[in-house]
Amino acid sequence: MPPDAARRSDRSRRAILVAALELVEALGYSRLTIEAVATRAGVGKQTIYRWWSSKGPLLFEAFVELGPIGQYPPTCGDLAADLRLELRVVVEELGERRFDQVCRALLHEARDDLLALLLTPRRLRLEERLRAAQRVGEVRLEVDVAVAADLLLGAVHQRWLLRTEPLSGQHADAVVDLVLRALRG
Amino acid sequence: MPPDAARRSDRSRRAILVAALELVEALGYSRLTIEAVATRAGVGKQTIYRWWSSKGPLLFEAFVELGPIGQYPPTCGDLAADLRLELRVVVEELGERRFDQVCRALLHEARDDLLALLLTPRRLRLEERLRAAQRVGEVRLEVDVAVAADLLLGAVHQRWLLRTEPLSGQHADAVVDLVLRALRG
Amino acid sequence: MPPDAARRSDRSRRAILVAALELVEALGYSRLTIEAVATRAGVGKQTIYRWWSSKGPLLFEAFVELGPIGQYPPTCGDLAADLRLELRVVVEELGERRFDQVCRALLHEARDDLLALLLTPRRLRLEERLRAAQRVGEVRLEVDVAVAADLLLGAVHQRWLLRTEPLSGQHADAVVDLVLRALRG
Amino acid sequence: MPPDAARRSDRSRRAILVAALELVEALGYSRLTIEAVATRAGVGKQTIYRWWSSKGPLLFEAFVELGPIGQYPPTCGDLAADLRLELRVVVEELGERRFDQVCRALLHEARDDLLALLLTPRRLRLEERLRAAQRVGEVRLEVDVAVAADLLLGAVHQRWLLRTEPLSGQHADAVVDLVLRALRG
DNA sequence: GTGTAAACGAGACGGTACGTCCTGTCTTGCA
DNA sequence: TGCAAGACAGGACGTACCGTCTCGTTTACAC
Repeated sequence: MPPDAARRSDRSRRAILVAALELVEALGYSRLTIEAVATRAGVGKQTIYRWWSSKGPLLFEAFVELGPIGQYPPTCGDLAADLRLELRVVVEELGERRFDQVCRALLHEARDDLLALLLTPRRLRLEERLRAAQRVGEVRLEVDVAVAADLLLGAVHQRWLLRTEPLSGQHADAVVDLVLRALRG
Repeated sequence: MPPDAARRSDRSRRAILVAALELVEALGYSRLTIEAVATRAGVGKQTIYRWWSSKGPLLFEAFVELGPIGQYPPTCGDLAADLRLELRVVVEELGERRFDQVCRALLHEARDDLLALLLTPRRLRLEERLRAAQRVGEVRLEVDVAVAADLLLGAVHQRWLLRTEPLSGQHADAVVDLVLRALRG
Repeated sequence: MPPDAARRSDRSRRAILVAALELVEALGYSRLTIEAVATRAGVGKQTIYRWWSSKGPLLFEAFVELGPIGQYPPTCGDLAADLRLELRVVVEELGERRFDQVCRALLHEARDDLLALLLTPRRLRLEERLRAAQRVGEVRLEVDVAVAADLLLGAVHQRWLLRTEPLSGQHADAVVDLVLRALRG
Repeated sequence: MPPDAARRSDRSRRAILVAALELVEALGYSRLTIEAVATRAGVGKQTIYRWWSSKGPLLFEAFVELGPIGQYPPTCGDLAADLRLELRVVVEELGERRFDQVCRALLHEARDDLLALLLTPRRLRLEERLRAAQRVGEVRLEVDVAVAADLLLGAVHQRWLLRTEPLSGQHADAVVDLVLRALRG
């Protein structure tokens, strides 16, 4: 029988999500076990398996629901300022332990779908801002905004991923400045 | 006492590296087990644990030693052509299952040091080429070549990482074209 | 938390005991492994470790439950005949491979408590018979029946233990005859 | 090639025997490992395997060479006194940890031959004393001295083996008294 | 004295079994 | 009757020793 969502205990569901988030923050992804989540949530293991197929989707849902994503700064009219602010928020977010752990978790479990989902909102905003800039002539029309977004986000994600050098606002600014030269008419 | 490297059996060492590489290619990282490597290599488990602490460093060494890294295309004088070729090789490499799996393995095990090591040679070549271009005036002197490399590699790694869209030579070319606009005087 | 005996699977428990007994008979104690028991019983190793601490107690329980102890020959009125019969049964029992192996197992694991438990029923019968003989004047009242039982059983166990000479009914008879001379008024 | 006993290092041999005895006393038989003996003796494992086939014979030799066997009390003319003294020495010996451990070791390894060898000297003395008593008419000629020795030693070994009650001189005396009644004319 | 052959210390090797941990499924009993 | 509790089969983990097998290094006899 498929689980009957109507009868689902919201109490248990929330306890599980909270426990998962706390544990992934404390232990990192690979040391996180379903058993530990169940125990900490005061829940039977079956109750987890009934509703989630594995650690990945569980953490994803936990993060979407409870995670500290939120910050969408308002855009002003200045393209450079807007992009800089946008990237700096990305940098901040990646610096948070929970976000970091969940992203790496999804990454490894080949749940790239979920990871992409997690990162999509920012990318969409970025692309939208670039298209707006195209409409007012600040960005050339021939520019593929998807590629432009790859440059902006990729450069930052690159450093996060490899930890070659610490993420910083300065780096994000440098990235924006360089990319803007490529986009302008 | 630490193991005595002088008495190490090269026969066993190579058998282990080969087996590890074959298995990670066949099964992917998470389904790879030390036991399976030992069995396939005809080796005791202890002989693996004696010399490697975990799957990550084992795969790394296997890849460095036996992996198909090699390709360093000769540079011609044309900056655009050189960068395009360089990025296309990167794309190819990431498309190989073994390379892909090993990178994700290191990533997950937080062996960013090893992952960076794996990716460093290409980055160095890229930066070197950019510096050469600066010397002949093809790239502005104010450009931070490290940031430029972040743009070029980050954009490609981004797609590899998220699998949002398949890696392709066209995309790499588009990235190069866009970045070149930012670099030129 | 201690295992919850109420939820214990009797199916698994019996399969384990049967497998243990078959294997100890086939291989002897020292070549018996928990892994082999688990495999033959179609059971996870943990299910064995959950309920038994080691091979010794496992075999003991197996033997008590499934072993061919049973034989308690009826006593006739003749003291000499009764003691002879009793010792001959002991000799027979010690001659059985399973009993032999289990006893030596317990001995080695210093589980003398269990070994004594295994041998106790016979000793109690023997002492009881001697006390009855004391009541009818066939055995002097000053005799310590515990010591008398030590003589009877000890002499037989001695040979079993050291394998100096094969156990035999004749030897048992000789022991009884000699001891009777010491007991009679 | 068989090992060349002429070149055998007496230094190593003694170090091994000493280490074996110390370790079996400290750990008991089953927790004693060849590796530990080698390490403690400052000797390569191969040097042990070259000269002994397993733990059993090693411990046996160690015990025969270094063990505290020795005590053979002089006999006086009194049969009862002589037997009592003899058994009391046996009791004392079995009470020593090293002797106890080595006996149980040999017992379990089915090296009953070695165990019997260890216990034989006392049995021979006992049988000899009984035969002497037969010659002077203190013991009936029909008595099988081997069976008589089984009674005497068996009763004591019985308690040692099962640890049902602590070994004691009193018990040994009671055994002697009872057996003497069976032996006398 | 020197040469050579064995025993030696050290310890890596292929294995086996250990006892623990966790997975994902199944079962029981309480609320 | 839904859920906590947790037993279950399975299987990988990392460790401990096994007994065998080189490695150089003494050591001691034969020349």
